[in-house]
Amino acid sequence: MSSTKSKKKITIKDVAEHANASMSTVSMVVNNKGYVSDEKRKHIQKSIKTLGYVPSASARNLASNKTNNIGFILQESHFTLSEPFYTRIFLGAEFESKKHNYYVLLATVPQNYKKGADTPRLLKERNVDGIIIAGKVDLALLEEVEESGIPFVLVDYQYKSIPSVSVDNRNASIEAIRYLNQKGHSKVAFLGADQYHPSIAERLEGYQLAMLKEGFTDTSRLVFLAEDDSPTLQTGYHLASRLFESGEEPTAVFCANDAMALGLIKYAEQHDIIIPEDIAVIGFDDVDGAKFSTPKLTTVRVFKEQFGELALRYLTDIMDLPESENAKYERGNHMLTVPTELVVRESV
Amino acid sequence: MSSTKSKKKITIKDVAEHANASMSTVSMVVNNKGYVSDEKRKHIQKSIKTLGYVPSASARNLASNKTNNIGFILQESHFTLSEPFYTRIFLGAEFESKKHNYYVLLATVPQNYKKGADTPRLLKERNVDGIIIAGKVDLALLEEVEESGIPFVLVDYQYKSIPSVSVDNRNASIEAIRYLNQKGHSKVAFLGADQYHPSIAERLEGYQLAMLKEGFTDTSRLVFLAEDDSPTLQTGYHLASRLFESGEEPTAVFCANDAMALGLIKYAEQHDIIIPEDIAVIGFDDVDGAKFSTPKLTTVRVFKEQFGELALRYLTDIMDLPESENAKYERGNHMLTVPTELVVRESV
DNA sequence: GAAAATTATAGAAGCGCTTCGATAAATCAA
DNA sequence: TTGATTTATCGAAGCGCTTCTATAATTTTC
Repeated sequence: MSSTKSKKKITIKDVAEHANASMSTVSMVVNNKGYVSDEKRKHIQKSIKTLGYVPSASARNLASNKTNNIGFILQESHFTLSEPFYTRIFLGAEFESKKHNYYVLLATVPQNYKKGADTPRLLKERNVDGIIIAGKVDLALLEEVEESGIPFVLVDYQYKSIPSVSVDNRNASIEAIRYLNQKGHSKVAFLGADQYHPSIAERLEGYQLAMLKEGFTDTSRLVFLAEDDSPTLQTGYHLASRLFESGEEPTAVFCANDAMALGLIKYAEQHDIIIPEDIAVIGFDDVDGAKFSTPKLTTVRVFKEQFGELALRYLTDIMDLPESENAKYERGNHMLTVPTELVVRESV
Repeated sequence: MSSTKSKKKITIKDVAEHANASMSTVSMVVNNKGYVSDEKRKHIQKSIKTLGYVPSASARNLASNKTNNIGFILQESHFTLSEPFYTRIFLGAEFESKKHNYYVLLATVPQNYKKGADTPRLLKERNVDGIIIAGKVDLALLEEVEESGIPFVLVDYQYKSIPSVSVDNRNASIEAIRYLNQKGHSKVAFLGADQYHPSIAERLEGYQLAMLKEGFTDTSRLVFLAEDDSPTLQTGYHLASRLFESGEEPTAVFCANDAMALGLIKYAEQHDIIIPEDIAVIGFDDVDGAKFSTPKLTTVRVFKEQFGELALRYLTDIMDLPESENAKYERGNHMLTVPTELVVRESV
């Protein structure tokens, strides 16, 4: 009488009975594989619906020897950056994961990683079928993941021939410089930081290539690098002071990312330097703040969510590969690139 | 001969055989329950170690009818805020989850949530044993989670008597105002936004209480609210203009959060208003940016990671409760509070 | 038009664990 | 002493699936 509404859990067996089929046939319908007649399939699908059947992930995983999880590993400091760049990539991966029926587990690792002690639990417990590593991480982590044999891809980072998804930094940078040229700027400076980060290195490379085309064979005095610092607003501010005190007087600056561009803008604001009249500036990333600065920042937009989506899709592609074909990714065409877009606002 | 180093998976059975025990005894050791003699336990632990045994999560979950997962649900816009407030809370929960042997699955929901269509997959598939809901969310979501019967707690949000973990906004605000008073400020204004957010409402309340003590019975002309806006830098900037054009001339402002305080600082900077000389300002949250503003922002620090840790601990406490005692949380003492700390910098 | 291949379905083994008795020895209560 | 408890261990059932095998019916092949 007491309405103990403890809805008994509906299992595949219940569905089988209700639809007058065998468990295996129901399983085939659910997983969309094998041979099932249209009639039976319809029947079963109807039963699933009326009973409200939802497969048990654990049972499924146990039987099929998969985990249904994908790991997303990144440096903690990258995740808590005030610019949610990686957060967006994560969200993109999360979004795409639904289509592939995976859950994504997030794990953060310290900047200088020690094998064993810092090993993410999902790796230790082998609780993932694949791994996405986002941003620059310690090589020790890369090694450890490699040793685990779990398929993985890098996003916004590259190392040797590990499959990766990256922004086409070089071409985007060339395009940015070209835009500056079109607007009449030929003497353009470069603001960068941690030169060991592949992305920044590539942006610098693109810059140099484009400058070369304009006849600047030696850009060394126009390149301002904070080699040991992260590319943050503070770094940008600091480099701005070096730039403006250098006496070089370029008419434009190409910043390795928006944070630094924003730092430069802040410096300019405080030193009565008018942007874009006195100096034009262009950033990279298109962060939220780029819309709210004064002047609003012209920048190269990176599609962060798409980035994550692509990474996940790439990973599942690799995972679905039969062992034998895995070699395919051991060489050759292992780098995917996501497009960018120049967003023209007010700073040029 | 080819070194196919396919390490066969070690199961509980292997451990049992190696340790000369039964599977059930091994299970008891692993889960630290039941009766096992010291001698046998030592033996088994040794075998586990030498064999490198790691229990299979799926098998475990299937057998024990748990998922080993905890869901962390929040509004997408909160997660991608440039201030990683919720990200930090999430990380805190994630950190604590390791101790309890849970994985935390993140799910974001849209601002105005529609049951069914927007239902997070983890809820639909019942793939979690408990749920943390962070920040303000649509009530429809709350209802749906409630209906699911899955234990849950709110963090940085409250609704009716749902167990929650919150900042002690009222007292922290009172303390902040008191500090301002000590520094000689009696006429202090309040900058707020979305008044329907409990936290902001409480901060306003604390402010009013404290002002009352100072003899201000009517603070209405000192309270500046952007009722329909989120408490962002832009909102703060906008409210600052209203404040400075109001002719009220308070000597200090208490902002409902740092973002708005930073907006006000930006406004002041652009209008030659000197902080703290012309007006003192105090924020709330202690975001990263508070350290980098000029002047550096004096604010009320919220321990975000701790916040998440506490939420997770609270949730697992509730989950561990036998059904019969669940009623305990239906009333009474269902709200936990995390402490704050006044961080004195330069803006007062 | 017989053998081979394809389509369709069912049954049962088994994934790796937890947990429920069963059994027995050791300890306690009186 | 004797029955009741507590401690210790094991065997086996079973969690809800997937997947392999078996068996037919149907279609293809030449």
